[in-house]
This record gives sequence, C-alpha cells and structure tokens, in this order.
Amino acid sequence: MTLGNSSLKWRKNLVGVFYWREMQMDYFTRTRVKEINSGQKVDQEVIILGWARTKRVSKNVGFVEVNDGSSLHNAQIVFSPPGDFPELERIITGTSLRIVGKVVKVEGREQAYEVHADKLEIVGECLHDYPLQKKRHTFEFLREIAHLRPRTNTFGVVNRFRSKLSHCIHEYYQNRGFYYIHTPIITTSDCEGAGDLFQVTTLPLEELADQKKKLDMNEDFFGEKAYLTVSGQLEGELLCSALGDIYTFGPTFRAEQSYTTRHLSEFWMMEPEMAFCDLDEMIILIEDFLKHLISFSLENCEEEMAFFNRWIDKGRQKVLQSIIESDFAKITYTDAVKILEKANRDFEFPVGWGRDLQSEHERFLSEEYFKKPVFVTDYPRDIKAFYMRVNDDEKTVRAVDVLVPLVGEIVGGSQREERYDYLKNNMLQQGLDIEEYQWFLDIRKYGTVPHSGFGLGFERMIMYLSGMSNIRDVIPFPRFPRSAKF
RNA sequence: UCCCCGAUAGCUCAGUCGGUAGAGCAGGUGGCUGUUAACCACCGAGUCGCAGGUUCGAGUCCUGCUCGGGGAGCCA
Repeated sequence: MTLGNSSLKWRKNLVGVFYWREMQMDYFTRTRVKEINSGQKVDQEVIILGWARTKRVSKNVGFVEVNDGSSLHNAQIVFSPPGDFPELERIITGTSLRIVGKVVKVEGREQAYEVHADKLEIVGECLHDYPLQKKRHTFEFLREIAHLRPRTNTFGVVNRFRSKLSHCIHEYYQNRGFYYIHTPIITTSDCEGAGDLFQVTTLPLEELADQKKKLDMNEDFFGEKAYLTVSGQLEGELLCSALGDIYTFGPTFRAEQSYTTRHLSEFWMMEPEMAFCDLDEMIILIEDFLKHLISFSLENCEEEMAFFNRWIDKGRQKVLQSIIESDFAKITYTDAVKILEKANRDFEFPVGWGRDLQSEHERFLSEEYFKKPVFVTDYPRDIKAFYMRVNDDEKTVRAVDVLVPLVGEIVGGSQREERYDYLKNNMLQQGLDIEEYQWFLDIRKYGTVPHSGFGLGFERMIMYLSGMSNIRDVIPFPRFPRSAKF
C-alpha cells in the first residue's frame, strides 16, 4: 500500500517502545486545523492531516476545505495555480489528505486564515459512492450510516461536546472530594427495581433449546443467573459507607421495549452517593451541579453551543442562560397533584394522589407551569423503590425527580432508607429475597448513616444542553430494541 | 407491547383521475470565476421496500410482511 509519496519504512528506536517511519505522516509535527484558525501559526509553514470537505477549482485558483476533527471549522487551503497540483483532480468530499503550506492572514473573507499550499498528497482516496454530501442529511438517514456520521458537522460537534461534558463531570466531583468508583457491569441481583435486565450467559442456548432439558443455572458461568447492571447504586451505597462521597459514571443497561426519543437500551449514567447527607442537602447539590454543567457549556464550549443555537434549537443559549440566573422550582408530589388538578386541562390520563405522574403531567409542570427545571419530591411510597427513606407520614418517601422541558426526567434520586427494620419491611413488602440482599442490609447494621444519591442520565443531559431531540443522536452508536449494529 | 404516519435515483423529494418515471443535490465531462452549501452547460444513474390480490393496465387501490419515523407505557 502506498500512502501518498511517503514510504512505509518502519524502524524500531533504541528504547524499543516507539516505532516510527522515516517519511512519516508527521503525526507529532502536524498542526491541527483549530490552531490554524485561531491564528497561532501565521506566516509559518505547517503540515495538515485531514479529510476534504469540499473543493472548488477554477483556472487560476482552487480551494479545498479540510477538516481534521479538531473543530467544527475547516481550514481553507488555497492552490495557486491549480495546474501545479495534479492530485487536486482526485479529491472529492471525504478524501484524506496531507498538505504542506504556509498560514496566511486574510482580510474581508469568511475565514481569517488560509493555508497557501506548497505540497499536496492524497493519503486515501474516497470512492464516488461516499454517502455523505456537502448538503444537509436527515438524522434518520445518518443513523443508518453510524460508521460515517461522526464525520458530519452535527455529529462532530455532538461527540466533542460529549467528551468535554464527561470531563467536566469528573472535574466537578473530584474537586469536591468525591471518589470515582467502578461498580460492576455484571450483577446477580435480579431485582434492582429499575426495569428489565439483559441476562448474561455462556450456556449454549441453541443446543439447549434442541434438547428440551430443564436449565441448570449452576452450570452457567457464574453458577447462578447473571445480568447487565441497571444501576450502580446498590454497590455505590456500600462504597459511600466507607469513602463518604463517591460517584459512578458508566454504561447502564435496560432491556425494556422502549421506542421513544429519550430511551436507550445502553446509556451512560452518573450516580453520586453521599454519606451523612439528607434529601434537602442533596437537592442543593443537584441544583449546583446542573447549573455548573450549564455554565460550563456556555463558557467552555462556545463553538458547540453556537452551533446548537444556530442549527439545532434556536434560542437554546438564551434559555440556558436564564436557567443559571434563576432558582429551580421545587414542589412536593402532593402539591404537584394539586396544581395538575386545578390546571383546567384535559389530560389523557387522570390525575390523582397515588397515581404516578404521566409524561403529559411532567411536561405540563416543567414546560408550561414553571417553564424551567423543577424538583418534585416526596412521592407516594407505593410507586417508588424499596430503598427510599419513608417519611414520618408513612405514606410518602424521600424521593426526588428533576423534570426539565424537552427531555422530561433528567435526574432521579432519593434519600436512602438507613434504618434496618424499615428497609427490611419494605423489601419484604415488595417481595424481595432478603437473603440475596443481606449485604445491602448489613451496612444498616454496622454503623448506619443517613445517605442520599441520585442518577443523572448523561445522554438526556446532552439533549437538554444541545436541544438535540432524539437520544439516538447524542451517543455515537445507539442501542435500542432490534438495533445493535456497528 | 399498543396507537398513528411513512418507504420512488447515492441523498432530499415531486409524481394529478389507475395509462409504464421527474427535479434539485451528489457523481462524470467541459467551461468560468479569490471561490466559500460556488456558478453555467451536457451526461450517466430507478426490480417505485418485499410478497400476493383487484384491473385490459398499479408508483398510485386492497391484504400481509419487513424496515424507518412519531407518540404512549417503562425509566435516566
């Protein structure tokens, strides 16, 4: 294989750790497009490694816009005269290139800097059936070519934003003394109260199906039924009982048959768990945390936010700005029901104390009544999970959901039941096997402390910040029923 | 799992009353211009999602299936 004019002579260096080529791609010495467009390299000779986005060639001058993933913006490469660069003819959108040239500051053009090319090499040709055009594609089409869609403007922006926001989350918690915990992906608890699970097995299913034999789970890999986790919370509680403040941030799996714009079968969730922290204290943290993510986006992701504001959801920036300047709304479930009952509104589903809030109810509260994020607390005990702390009224639990316009529930959390007897009773009432969860009960026996935690849906947060309306478009390779390609 | 909508060129779509297929973009060729979603001319490109039915005749009407989209439930 030939890569442009560079030969592929590899040699081992003296240390024996690195390999490099003599006529290499200049990985370490190339200049990123982002640096060129920020004016750091004016009048210097640079090497650019990237992909052609568009080409315009005439008799006296030609232009190729090159993107290398470092930013939304392309470098404009100028070829003058085009006849000196025969490789130009072979360039179409998608072709990978190595260009050597000089950075020049220009006036009165769309871009402030250009690169006047001295040398052009084609690294990899792009076949003519390349499905990505210079024009806009529908997100539906791009989902079908998820292997190529990262090369588009929107998905470039989304993926860079995802990376920055992940980093921001780690930084936020690390700066506050939280420890990052890796909770298990494989679990044997079959009822964490958060939905259907994917079973993990090494049993030869097709063979067994033919034999019509009764399954002996003792022969499976773990000697019992195992699943992919639906939450790191239970293990998180154990760690928080030792380290004080911890957080998890990893993939989470739900096997529900959900076909909506805000559900995935595999998504990323961030779950902090705080010892000696009650619900009201946690709510202060949640609001500070969410506002931090918003102001981080506005201040440190200008390129991304400007793109979202222009192409995805006009006015997004203004909405976010107004949210960090005001307080979140905060009501109890009981008051929320009263508001909904008085709303004089024909809801499809009835409103009533003891019934769970439906999507349309949540939407009404966050999008119309409060028009901003709202904490809803103290839900009826019967509709919430066994581990939530029971209030003195014995009817409600110290749960909290954060509802936001556009996305719905973005955070769900609670103060945990730290009293051994209460927790045990709840578990019995909900039909859980006490023996299987003895480890979870044990921390209530040995120096129990009030503690609280919540889960933030990472993709939903990205949706909220960006205005992207389908969760399948804020994760590189979405998994949902009947779809796990790429 | 339930309800609604859709599937026509590589992409985005049009296709009237049932009469055998069109545009823009992309690609090719040529031209032109410091161009910038460049522009102009010409060219090639289609088992109209699949299977069956009604009809002299189906992209168009009917049935089933597949796939895609939206909504509901479940939740983050």
